[in-house]
Amino acid sequence: MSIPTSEQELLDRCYQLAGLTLAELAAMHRIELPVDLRREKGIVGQLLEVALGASAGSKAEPDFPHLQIELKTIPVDEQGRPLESTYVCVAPMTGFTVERFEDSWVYRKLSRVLWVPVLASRQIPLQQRVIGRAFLWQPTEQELAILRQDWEELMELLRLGKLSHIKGQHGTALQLRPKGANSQARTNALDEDGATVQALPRGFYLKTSFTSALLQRAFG
DNA sequence: CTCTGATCATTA
DNA sequence: TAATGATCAGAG
Repeated sequence: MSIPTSEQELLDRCYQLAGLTLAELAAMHRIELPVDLRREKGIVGQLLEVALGASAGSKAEPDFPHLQIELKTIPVDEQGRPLESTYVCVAPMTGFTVERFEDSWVYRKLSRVLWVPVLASRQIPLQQRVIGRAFLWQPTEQELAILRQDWEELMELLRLGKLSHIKGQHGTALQLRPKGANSQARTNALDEDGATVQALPRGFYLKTSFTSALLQRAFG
């Protein structure tokens, strides 16, 4: 699929996808769906990337760089509530050169997000899960203030090397959680003395309470 | 090895 | 049963 040249073209493509099952969308793109997501957790997101013409790959930039739009599929239940938290980006654990929230990856990724809900209750087989109505979201001033406050709090933990203090419970909207191959994964980090040590890599995630609220705002 | 796409699965 | 910590596959 070609890269969408405008926001409207991207949204139009989304509207074409609404109501399709994942099996139907996969067939359209000659992609084989696994039976379940246990071994391919990211396949739904990758399928939507292909269908919408996102620049594939693992580059640390928005899915549609020219539109400054990040694509996020979000699993929801029958009431439109998110079933999972949402990964945002890896958390820096060393080399803290970014001081302003506006220069952070969190801000850049979340400044414009195209949310694509997928009805994905556990009892629904992957093939039968249905794509919902996508919507473009920009954080409100209030949401932005919360994100900024969380980011500053969480970055403080990382900057001061309080690695053992890190819990998923920190933050109102954002949280810090493991992000790696497994619990043995290691990356450079700072300890409380400012020395470089090996630590579990973390990522920023959006809590479901936050994404639930913005989904409700979009759908009522 | 890191970052992308995330969800799984055990715990509290 | 929600939340936290653990985990999987592919790209660059």
